[in-house]
Amino acid sequence: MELLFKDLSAELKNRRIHPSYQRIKVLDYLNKNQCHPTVDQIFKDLQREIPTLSKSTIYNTLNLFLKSGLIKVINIENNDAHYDIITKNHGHFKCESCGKIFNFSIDLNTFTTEELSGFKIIDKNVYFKGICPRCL
Amino acid sequence: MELLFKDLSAELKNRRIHPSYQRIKVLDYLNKNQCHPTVDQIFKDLQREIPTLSKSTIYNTLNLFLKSGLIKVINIENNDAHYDIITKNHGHFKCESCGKIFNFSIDLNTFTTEELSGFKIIDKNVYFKGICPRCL
DNA sequence: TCGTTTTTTGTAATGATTATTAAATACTAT
DNA sequence: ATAGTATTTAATAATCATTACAAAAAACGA
Repeated sequence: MELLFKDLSAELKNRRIHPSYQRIKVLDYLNKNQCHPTVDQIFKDLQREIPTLSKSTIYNTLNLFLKSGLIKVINIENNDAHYDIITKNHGHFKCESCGKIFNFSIDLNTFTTEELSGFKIIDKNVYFKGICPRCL
Repeated sequence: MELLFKDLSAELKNRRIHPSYQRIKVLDYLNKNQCHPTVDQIFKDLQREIPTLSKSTIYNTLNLFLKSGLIKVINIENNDAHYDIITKNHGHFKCESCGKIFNFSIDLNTFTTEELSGFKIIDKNVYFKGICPRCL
């Protein structure tokens, strides 16, 4: 646990982010819960460990992580943003029945089109929607 | 104009949607403005032609069109939804500087992965973000 | 034409996100 | 260490897109 804390702290320092307790806890949560949690999910779970936690801190921290490129936001639906630790290339599938979001691996590097030759591409997202096997 | 009106009316009837004046106007607007307008843009522009128009009607109509598969919603950002008449397969590029959304053609049918073999895929979206040539 | 259903309109309610400000904490230099 | 400064957190208010709801208007059918 102490070692893990050091690792997370170092990861934040690399990104020029001061490793406060709350920030480390959020990063830890995102590492352990790679299930595309929403702000509410992160807040509710962490609040049990940190009773004084504020939802503003979650928003601040996530926006900070976003700007520094630590995480990605998934806007697969228009009501609630989901957050994702950046790992390898993968797409997201959202089940329209149960609402769960699934990963699937996809090589985003193959997506290049001459039409965007003059564009600077910073981020690529692939979103599928449909029904998952359990709901079918 | 009269003929066009009939065409739009027929298109709605095919989808079992009663072709009211407002609905035809919204469909007409989406056909003519394939620039991914937001609700506000549609509302403001059509309000000049239809002074009594309500924004609720825009929301109602767009949701109706969505359910019947006439249009698609683009959630490339979390603040404002954009709407798109369904044409051919294409992806969307959003410039993070000027906010404009560009189309680029991409064959979504090639995106199949064994990982999703048990899933029923209804909809595929490809969103890119970056900087457009004019802003570079 | 009357009664019923559908559509539109306007406003209120909801809910996620941001803005703001004060309290708490961490940091620096003497 | 300590005083002073900067940063971070917390709590609440404000914003804004979207939905819910109810009444007015329009369309429809017998």
